[in-house]
Amino acid sequence: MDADLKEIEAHEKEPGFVDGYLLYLLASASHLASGQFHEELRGAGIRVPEWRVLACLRDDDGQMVTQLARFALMEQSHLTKTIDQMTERGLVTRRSDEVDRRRVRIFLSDKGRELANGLVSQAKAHEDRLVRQLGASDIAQIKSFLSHMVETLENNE
Amino acid sequence: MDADLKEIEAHEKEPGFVDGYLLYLLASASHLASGQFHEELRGAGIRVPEWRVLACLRDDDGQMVTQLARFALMEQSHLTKTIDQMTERGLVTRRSDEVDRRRVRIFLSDKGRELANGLVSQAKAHEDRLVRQLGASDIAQIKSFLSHMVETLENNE
DNA sequence: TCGTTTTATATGATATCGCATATTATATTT
DNA sequence: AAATATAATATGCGATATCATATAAAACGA
Repeated sequence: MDADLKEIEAHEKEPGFVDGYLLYLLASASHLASGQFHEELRGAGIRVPEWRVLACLRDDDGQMVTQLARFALMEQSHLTKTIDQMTERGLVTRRSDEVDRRRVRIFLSDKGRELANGLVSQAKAHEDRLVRQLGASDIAQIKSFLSHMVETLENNE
Repeated sequence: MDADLKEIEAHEKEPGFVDGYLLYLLASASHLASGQFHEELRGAGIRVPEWRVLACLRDDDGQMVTQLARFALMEQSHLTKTIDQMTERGLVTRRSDEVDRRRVRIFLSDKGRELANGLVSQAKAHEDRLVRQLGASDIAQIKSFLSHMVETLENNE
């Protein structure tokens, strides 16, 4: 009996579709890796969407809602609600755009910025550990591929 | 005035943390790419968690709930509820394990398998288009990195 | 074997998410 | 300038997701 059949018998099954499917690989890598950091967030009493908003605003403060929602990978109405909560907690403030008053711009408060800075430090530390754990020397390549992918998909839709 | 400062003035801002953060790149690449296929699913009246369950069972039928939940990247109690719905729709069946009767094994129905096969074909077609769109010659490398990442993170937790 | 612990799934309550649409402001057309 | 169309955000509501825990079966210990 040849090796392949033996594997099947032992229920190590045929290759299967999912394990080689790009979207599944991306989703599960993201899920597992982010899961680790999300644990840390929980410890700090921060929810994932809040973290995303904090990090995105730290990079570019005063974004308008729609734009920020795309950047933070969330749906607009959900962001609006997240902003409500974060406003309550004194992490961000809303200010309507001077020029186009439909637009609402979101700004970090001092408290929010401090929190964001701390979390970004944690995130960097976590990323370092992760990369070491992966023993990935070619991490720059991976990042560059992913960036390319993001750029392509953003523009083409 | 040097180039860097000019950029800042033009609000093309400093590099920022998020754009180079591995977990963000993974999450957004996954979000954008999967988003495309999820549109197709919507068209077919299938929800994302249902698709995941179908695809996972197609690769390995009769999984127990906990195991399937991990594979399908969802939380156990949520899977239980998804299974309820899919059972209603005649896509899967529950059968309790002969040996250990705490365990519940989930099987595709004929209808479910047919649906799964069709969706997997769509997924393959979509992946082909995506890879072509990305002009990615080194896609095998990427996949292998992601697989390695998933394996590492699965075992180490 | 009885009590305790662990494991697997289900359930119920709560919070989150997302769609459809309302509201308000700007742009465009006539 | 009025009417209409488009754009940005908010809101309501139903669906989904998650947490904590209940239930039930098996494994383990004394």
